[in-house]
Formats: sequence, structure tokens, C-alpha cells
Amino acid sequence: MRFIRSTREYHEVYAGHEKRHGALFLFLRRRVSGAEECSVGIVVSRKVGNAVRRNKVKRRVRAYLREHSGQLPLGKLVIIAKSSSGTSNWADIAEDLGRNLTGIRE
RNA sequence: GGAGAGGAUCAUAUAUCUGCUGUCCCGCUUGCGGGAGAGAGGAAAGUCCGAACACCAAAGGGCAGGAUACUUCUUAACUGGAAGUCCUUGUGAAGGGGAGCUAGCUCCACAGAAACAAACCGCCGAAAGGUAAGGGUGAAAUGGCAGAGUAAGAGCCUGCCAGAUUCUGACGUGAGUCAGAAUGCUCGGAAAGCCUUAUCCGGUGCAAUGCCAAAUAGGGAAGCAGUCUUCGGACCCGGAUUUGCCCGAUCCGGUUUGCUUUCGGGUAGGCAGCUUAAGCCGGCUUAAAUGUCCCGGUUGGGAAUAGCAAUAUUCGGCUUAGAGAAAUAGAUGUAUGAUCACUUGUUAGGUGAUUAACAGAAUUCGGCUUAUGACCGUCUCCGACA
RNA sequence: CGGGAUGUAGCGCAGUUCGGUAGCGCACACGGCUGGGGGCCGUGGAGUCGUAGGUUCAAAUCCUAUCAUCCCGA
Repeated sequence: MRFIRSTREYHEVYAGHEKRHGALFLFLRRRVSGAEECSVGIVVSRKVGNAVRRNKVKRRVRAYLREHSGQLPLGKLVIIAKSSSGTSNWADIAEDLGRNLTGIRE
């Protein structure tokens, strides 16, 4: 697993993707033929809260992805936080991520 | 006990598991593994001031534009800080504010005769004219009371009260305070209206700036795609014309065009700038944090000395984030603190539950402003008791 | 890092230059015209002008601070 760090890769995913709505997050997935790992980008906008709250959401998402790095779908994936994710606790975030990531993989 | 004013301090600690970003060391498979050690704030925020640093511009001066505005001290500098002074708000502790409407222009709604200009009504007078007492509106109308005076009146004059200006003396570095005297001086308000006076200010900002530099396109240079030669040219190749095609003819080109190599600019990208500081503590020395010298300067710049250089310049110790779609964490416990509920042996303790205030470095530093939890001591007012 | 704009009735906007009465359209309520609806006509309500402080006799307007939203440049 690696993280997306360039504007070009983000626009690549925005140009063509499959969309899936969760309770707290929005998932954009682009299939890449021959991909052997998953590239993940996390987007948290100002709607979620102030800088401390946005950082906390990003850290929690990253922590979940590291713990479950073997169960991610192949290709490129962008996770966009919805505004309600800023006030949720760890159990809700982990449950929403787990359900939707398994749904995307199958 | 309640209500308030202003000030200082801290920003919960720790354990286990799983992880992140730099630095140093070791190992080799040269980009991985192992080890050690470090890793958000008082406001990191707002970006409101001031500086350092970088680049651009620049003889000097002025205009324009912008900022500031009581006094003294302080600071590298500042819309910063300290103390004081006057005005003002508050019962008070305390808080807020400060150049100039006797240079000029402009504005002052409604009401009112009139809003700074002396007119109108009125009063006096035969008239010319004099007058600002009366006009009751307004936020604001040329100081108030009494007397004298007059044709009628008026600080026109006199006394008292209120204020202003000037002078003198005392105190203070100064803003200014106090006392005395003189002048009938009594002048409307607004400069957070234009403006005047004094002082200061070149511009842009780390996405500054410097270095390395892929692919594609375009530019410069060289070579190859050709032999003979008497250097005129011939053959050859390419193009055009000659009706569509072929031959031939004529003209033009071989300095074209294509390929290869190479050069510089420069994009993506990468590296530097990038973190050790306008610090703290102690000793020595000195009149003094005075510390080789200079630039008003503990930063910075320049010089000198030492050193190959980095660097150091009174010596020793301590602190030390440096990322780049942006790390500094996630989870589970324990203890402390807060709130609520229940309970006991009730100035105290136990059990359970809940929540961790505001908030995340982005070149660096000094301030200001704003957000916010807890605790400490000081002061003021009110109430009760002794 | 730097520059700029906006905030006024439920919604969209005037009024701010140069201080003095807060207005327009849609929407809303009531009444009338119609058998009813639509439409038209008339009447009316609704605002501490984003917040706080100051200047002034008087502030939506001037000054200062602050909050929110939006835009632009390197």
C-alpha cells in the first residue's frame, strides 16, 4: 500500500472512477490493469472542521488502512471525508470503512 | 459569603501493543535491515505592525501617496513596553483616550428671525440711522446676577461669580501643577470632513533567490546521404513546367530536405535556502554583560588575528521539530483533576457514569489582537457576625 | 505570502459618495371583484442594518477591532 501524493494522480482518479457512498466517507475507485498494490489518497475538506479535527480524521483513516493493508482493493482509491466524520468516534469510522472497503473489493 | 478589577504560572502524568518523519552509527544485497536518540503552541491562529534575509531599482533633492501624533525613559526596530501628566467613565479597585478649528475651505437635518452672516420682527428716532435688551426653537444662539448709564440699548462702564489668554514666581528633565498679577478678552461645533504642522517610509516577497536537469516542440553548429573534373562543367539525385502516363526537353536546387551528433536557453522534476537561537545558567574580568575593532546595534554586515578549511575571538555547561497532498499518531488501561448521580461512619470518604478548554509548526525573530481550561496570590465594593 | 469585495425584512437587492425620514420587487396576512380557482385592485405586518467599542447633538453611513462568506495573484 502507498499514498497518492501528486495532483496528477488525483486528477487521473477524478477523470474515471466508480463511486460508492458510505455513511461518513465517499469512495472513488479507478481500476488499473496489472496493478499489484493499492494507491490511496485521502481528501478532507474545510467542511469537516478546523485543522485539528481534519488532521484527526486523516490520522484515523491512515491508522485503519495500515492495520488492514492486506484487505484493500487493487488499483487507485480516493477516500473523501463527509462533514459528519469530524464528530464521529473511532468505532463508527472503523465500521464504515470496513463495510465499504469489503463491498468495493467484491 | 457575594459581585468585580488587575497580575503571575501551568497547559495531566504514565504503561502495553501497533505505527509515522528527520538525524547519527553499524551491516550489506545500494536501498533496504538493525540499533541509538529527537519530534507542535501560549496562543503554533488572525496576518495587524516592526525587523533579519534574498532579489530588483537607485547621484542628490522635491512633489504625490502612505503611516504615526501628551511627556520622559526603554527597545535592533515598531500602531511595542514602563513610569508620569491632563481629560473622561465608574461608588471603588481600575478602564479608555490625547498635535492644530486665533491659516484657509466645507458641513451643521427638522425647528427657528437667525447656525457665523449680520439681516428680519421689535425698540428708539422727524429722517438718515442707531441697537443686539426682547423673539423660546434647537444638540448648539456671542457668559450669569445686580447696579450705573442711554433717545433706546449694549462688558460701553462698575462690583461679585464662572471661564479664557498673556506675564511673573516656585516645583518638575518634561508634559504639566500651584500661587500671584494684567487684559472686559468671553472668540459656536465638527479635523475618527478636506486640510495644516512635525517625524518616518524605494519596491517585491522563501511560490524570494541560487544550482542540477528528462521527454516533446522549436533555435544554433558540425557530419553523412556523390563520383569524375581542366573547377567552366558533366553524369547522378530531388523538385517544378511541358495535357493523364512513359521517354525526352527546359528551368531550379543539392547552402533544400532527411538522418545522426552536439550546444545553450528552459518546462516537469530534484537539491539548496531549512533551522543554533535578536537564547538561558554559572565562573573569570571590568566602572559596567564591559568582553579584538568599526558601522547608533548581544541579530546582521565589514575588518583584523588564529586556523589548510569549516570556524573561533573570556571560559564552561544546558536547550535545540524541520515536513513538503505536508510526519509528530491509533487503540486499550491505570492514577490525578473537573461535572453529575447514588451511598456511608457527612468540614471527610467510597462506588458508578461522562468529558478531556482553545487549538496544529511551513523562512526566522520581536510585538499586538483574538479564542480558551485550571490554579495561585494582590486589591476594591456590598452584606453578615465578633 | 500578498491583494480585494460583500454582510440591510423569509428571498433577491437599493440607500453608505457628502451623517439627520430605512425603502423597492417577489413572498406572507386581510379585504374586494368571481359561483369557485387563477388573475387584478386595495390595505397591512415583518428590520436593535453581521458583532463589539468609539467619534458626534445625532451613526446603516465616519473610525477601530472582530466574525462569517466569496473572489484574485505569485
